[in-house]
Amino acid sequence: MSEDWPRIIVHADMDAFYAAVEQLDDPSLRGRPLLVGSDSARGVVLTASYEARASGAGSAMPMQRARRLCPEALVVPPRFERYQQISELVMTAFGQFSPLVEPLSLDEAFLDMTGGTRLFGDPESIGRQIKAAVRECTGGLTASVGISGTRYVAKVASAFHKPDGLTIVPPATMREWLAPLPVSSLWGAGPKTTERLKAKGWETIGQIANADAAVLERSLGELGRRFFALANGVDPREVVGSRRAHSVSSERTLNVDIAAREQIAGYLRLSAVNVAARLRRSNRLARGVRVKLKTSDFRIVTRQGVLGEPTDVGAVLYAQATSLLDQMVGESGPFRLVGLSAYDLVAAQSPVAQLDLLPQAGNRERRLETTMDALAERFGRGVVQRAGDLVRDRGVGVAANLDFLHEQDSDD
DNA sequence: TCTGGGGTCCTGATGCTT
DNA sequence: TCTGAAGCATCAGGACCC
Repeated sequence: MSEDWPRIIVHADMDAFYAAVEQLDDPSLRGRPLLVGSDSARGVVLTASYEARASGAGSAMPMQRARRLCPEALVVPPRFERYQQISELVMTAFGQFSPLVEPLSLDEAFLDMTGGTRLFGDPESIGRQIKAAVRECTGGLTASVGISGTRYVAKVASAFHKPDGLTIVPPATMREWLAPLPVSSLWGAGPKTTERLKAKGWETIGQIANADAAVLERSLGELGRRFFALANGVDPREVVGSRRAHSVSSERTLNVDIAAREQIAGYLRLSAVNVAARLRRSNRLARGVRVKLKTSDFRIVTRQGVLGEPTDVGAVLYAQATSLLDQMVGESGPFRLVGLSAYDLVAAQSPVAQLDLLPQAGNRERRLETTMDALAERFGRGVVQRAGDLVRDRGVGVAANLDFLHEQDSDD
């Protein structure tokens, strides 16, 4: 067994995840075409149920177009907190099969099952048990599973038979199994790269596998080298445990394009508060801020700047963002999207967040005073005093109240 | 047909330090 | 003191993924 399978990599992918959760929670939606996403003029479909896909609707499609293709479809707004809950159940179930589980998103993960055959049987048996565990822990959702000797082949295999599929590609057959697939199936080949590959005469993965590696590299650089390896069934990347995000961002596409500086700043403020709250929840501080604008003709303009000291306070993120915005005056609007991203994250709590977690006993009062002094220098004594007063009333910490007051003051 | 939101990674340009 | 090269960090943009 181990000679045939030096590594056993499983890729499990939930079927039409968001739509399936909606149908799970509301039985009246089962068997009906469903589109999950915003129904606004510029919204797109996040997930279409298989009933809606039969009419041609699909993920990432503009909602208005999907509705034309499938007029009988019901549109429901996404409920990310609920998807997160179900995702945690599924990831916990995966954890009972292997200590090495690498979530890629809410609805898919890699599992390294090398060495798991004694406990769980051959790869096919492993796949069936994982699918059964998903169904059991969620109350009926299905996952498609791919199993092979590398992450890449396992991932392509899981998409091979959907929904509720199980595809096993023994390592010895990976190269020939991949050969007839189109180059667009290569990991990292989107529409642009696929066109470049086709222009050079490479249509299938088999052609890439048999190409001159040096020619590929000259054409595509590092990407060419990676494609050559993948096409030949070589993918040495290990399954690693869960990773923490390197940045946290919030952006919104507006229903109407805007150009006025004050209007843009208003949206930056909303994003700053949102990002700051998420940073605090994950006990992290940002060392940099990036502002992103998208023009009416879909050109993306960004500016980034390093913060004086790491922060998780929305008012600080916002101040940096408006300063960056002022550097973008030369960019001609109007803009259809405004976004803010906090990057270069460090795993540490800010003084205010730490303070919020301190027990009532001990020297909390004195530390509160010290921290308030430091904050007062930055935001003004009055604002900080009000944030402190609100801690008990609102049931949230000082930093969250600073953001709350900042929002209020800006609205006045 | 008309293009979301939240991310990652890569590349080329530029500026700073030694 | 000036200059050039090398190495490195940062920035902006592009492409991609789910």
